[in-house]
Amino acid sequence: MPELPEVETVVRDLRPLLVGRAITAVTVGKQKLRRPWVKKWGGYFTGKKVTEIRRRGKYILILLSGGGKGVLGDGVEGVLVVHLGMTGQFTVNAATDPLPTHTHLVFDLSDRKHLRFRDPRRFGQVLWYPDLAAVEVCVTDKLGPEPFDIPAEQFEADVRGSKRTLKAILLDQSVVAGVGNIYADEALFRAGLHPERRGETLSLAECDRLRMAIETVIARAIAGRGSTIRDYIGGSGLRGQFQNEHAVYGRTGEACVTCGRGIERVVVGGRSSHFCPKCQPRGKVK
DNA sequence: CTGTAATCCTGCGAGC
DNA sequence: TGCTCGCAGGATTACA
Repeated sequence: MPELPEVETVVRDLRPLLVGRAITAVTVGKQKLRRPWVKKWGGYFTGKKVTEIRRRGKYILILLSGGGKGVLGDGVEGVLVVHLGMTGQFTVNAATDPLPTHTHLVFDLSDRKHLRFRDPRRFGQVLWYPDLAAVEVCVTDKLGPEPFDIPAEQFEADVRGSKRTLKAILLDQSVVAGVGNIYADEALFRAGLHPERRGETLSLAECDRLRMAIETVIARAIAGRGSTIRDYIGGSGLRGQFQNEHAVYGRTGEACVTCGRGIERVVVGGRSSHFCPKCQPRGKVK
């Protein structure tokens, strides 16, 4: 569910609710998530204060300092890394709010509120690293640039040097970090490119158009607080709004906003892809 | 290198 | 009403 705009919205929501607060207790559910995580984790968190919250691609980084045990030195003394998978929700709630099913983690905060991680499908991840260097090596170094500052030359090399479909390239987190199924389709529509075009067939102009389309679509989606198809909510529990502005995603059979033709759906790389057959021709136009 | 399919899960809407 | 089927914002792995 959550792609970059949704994750960014969660981060912006959580920032004022978490920074400066300490974690006073951690409750771990019984069901397994995607990584081995142990009950004694609680010992790493308790007493630590949230100093900063960052986003990189689809990952949320919560920087902690002080307290706890087993970690020495100043500055960052622990980083909680969260990936929301398909159905993850990361919210701050009043302690008295009813606990929904599939809530796997509850962090008690020093202001008596609760930070909760809920994830029905359990594709999400909650990871713990001792410092930022470890996060870089294990997580963020594997990611490509953020959509807002994609180096044009690097993008051209990645796209035009590949025989893969554009859809597969856009979903590759090492090419651009944070793009998922919705925004890949929306960016391809905006750039007027068919999802099954091969990267190597793009002209420089088309490649540039695609790079700018990604940036624009992601920026607008953030402004709309992301897209709620089913499960997604922000860090304060609000739904997204950008689903109302989708040009192609989830609009199979409906009229193209530009030309009126019916939006089609095809499976590319195992993921459903939505496109306008007229605005996104299969081959080169010029 | 490519693509495809399966895998990890739960839940919901469509269709019968 | 109740059932099965297909599908879902992700990512990784095995295999052809």
